[in-house]
Amino acid sequence: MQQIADAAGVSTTTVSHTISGKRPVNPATAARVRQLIEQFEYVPNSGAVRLQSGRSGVIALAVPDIAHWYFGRIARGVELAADAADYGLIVCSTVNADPRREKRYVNLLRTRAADGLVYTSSRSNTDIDDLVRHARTAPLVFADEAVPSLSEVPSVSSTLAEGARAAAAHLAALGHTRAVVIAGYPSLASTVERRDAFREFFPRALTLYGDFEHESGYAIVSDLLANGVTFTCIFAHNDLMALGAIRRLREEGLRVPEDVSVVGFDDVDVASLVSPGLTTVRKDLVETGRQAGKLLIAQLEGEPEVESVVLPVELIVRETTAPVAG
Amino acid sequence: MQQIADAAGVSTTTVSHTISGKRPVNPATAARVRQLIEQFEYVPNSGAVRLQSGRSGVIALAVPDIAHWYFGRIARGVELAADAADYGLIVCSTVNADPRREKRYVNLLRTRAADGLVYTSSRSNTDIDDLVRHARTAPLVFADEAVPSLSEVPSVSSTLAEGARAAAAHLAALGHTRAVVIAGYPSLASTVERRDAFREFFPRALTLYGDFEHESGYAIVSDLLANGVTFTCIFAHNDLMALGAIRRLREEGLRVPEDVSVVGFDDVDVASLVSPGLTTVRKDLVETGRQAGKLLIAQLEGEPEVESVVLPVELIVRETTAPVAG
DNA sequence: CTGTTAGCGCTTTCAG
DNA sequence: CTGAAAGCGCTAACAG
Repeated sequence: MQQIADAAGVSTTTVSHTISGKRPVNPATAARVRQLIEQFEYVPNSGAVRLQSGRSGVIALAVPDIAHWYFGRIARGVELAADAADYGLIVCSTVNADPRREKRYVNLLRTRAADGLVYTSSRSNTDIDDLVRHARTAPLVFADEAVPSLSEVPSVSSTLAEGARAAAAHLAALGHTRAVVIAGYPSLASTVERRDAFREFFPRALTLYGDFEHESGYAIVSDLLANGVTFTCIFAHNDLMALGAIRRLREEGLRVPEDVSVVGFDDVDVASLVSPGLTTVRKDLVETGRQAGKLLIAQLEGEPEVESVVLPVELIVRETTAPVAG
Repeated sequence: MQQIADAAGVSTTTVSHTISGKRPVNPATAARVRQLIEQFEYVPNSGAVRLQSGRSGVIALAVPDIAHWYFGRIARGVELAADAADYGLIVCSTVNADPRREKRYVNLLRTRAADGLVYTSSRSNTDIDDLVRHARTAPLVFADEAVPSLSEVPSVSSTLAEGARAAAAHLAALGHTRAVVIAGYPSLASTVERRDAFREFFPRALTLYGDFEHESGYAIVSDLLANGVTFTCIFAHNDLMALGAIRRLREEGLRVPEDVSVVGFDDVDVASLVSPGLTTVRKDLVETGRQAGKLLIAQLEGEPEVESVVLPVELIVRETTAPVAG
């Protein structure tokens, strides 16, 4: 910057202000300075800016696993919001709630390497004590899964109950009466919400809890079959478990959807790739991330009160649901 | 830090050195200082450290789309390496080679917000002029796809030719003679390499070029069928195109693998989830990212010459390949 | 083994 | 409209 100032015959103060626009600068001078900046390809040193201003222009994102299709989409959304507001995005995977990892993003905030945090909780329940302690230090937003004990923290979530009702209504309309719910972790609010909404249509639905992975859908259906449970439809709390369930049903010689109808949740990419295409409830995860990013940045930019957002979901009917057999 | 120094009755210099260990400190003093640091929960301001040292402790990753299963895995690997070496990871999606986006990660390097860059090129050919210009400013590593014109830049890639040969040998051993290759962009070295290696076994194989998406596998098979081309096996350059091909074959009433055998490439998660399970060549993308991250950090830490890495691939035989019919 | 001093590159009072 | 000067929090000579 000194270099620019010298070349333009002005002080660094003026250069600084032509860049920031925080005070009037003679148009002629400004033009000259800008031209020099272009010419020297000058960019301000981010460390110096940060030291001076106390802000890094970077937000952090904590997700269980960036490589996961589910969280990857959220990350994409947050990045979209960050990019739009000219913020950088630093990601931290919180695999298995490893305490060393947890410490990592907390430190990011404490050292001011990031100005705020978008946190997507692991599906299992982690303790979030550190978060609580630092929620007051730096702005925080929850994406996808709000944390009930921290209701004052803004969050972005979806109308899960609506989605569960839509799925249930769809199945009921097809004449199904005997349903099984392959649910998520019972400790999550999102699980309870969907389970209960579904039961409004199928009060006697059997609920079994999985871990959101393909394998657990498979295992749950195995148990069901081994115990001679009869059912004509399955509502799974995510697509992977739905797919695992379908695999097991097929191995048993049961056809989907002729013998059993299956509805998933999320509408991850694979739902439309498999055949038959999976009927599911679409959750807009990219938008979830984007809204979370926007909420965080709004706080950073001094917005006094930011409101939590609840996004709509949509039932996508594909090929795994059909009228109940004779 | 001043606060710690005052409380411990020493100078900030001493505090600084107890933290960094760059010069001997009286054990008693050191202990006292450390205790105070603990007590005050002191963490050094990253902006100040950066300004002083000129290094940010952050590496950047440029990928076409962080939400994509393919690139997400690479990102995971890079993050693993970054975390292990206590670096932060900042991600930049380079969607559609949007010039504004391209500028973003270049600026990250120029402003010294990141110390180096892991670059995973988009599958289509982007011009990488800016990269070339800044490859000299900050360390750079290519992950997954090396850029031929920049052979001096270290890269991490896979033994693609080996993989193509393994796939071809497998199909040949099953008695297949009429093969179709659903390839990637013809402009990519990775496409040429696999196509040519496959032809060592199937010299007359018909090669058609797709765009790595599900839809293009589907469309290519449509064309094949419409033109009455006969074939008993397909080698696709990625799993998505393989899946698209399978979908189209099935619509035509052709059974996989009874009528047509299909081999994919990459072994993305979905390959094992679909039924029948997809026979494919596994590329270890997480490891690709991890090695790329390690290479970059090695350069950052002053390693003089870092060598490019080539990772092995592995043929995973599942259920979409079978002996040729009749 | 430790303290003093001088910046790193920028922004921002405070005076013109 | 502009400049001089004082730091932001830290590290690294350079003396003790």
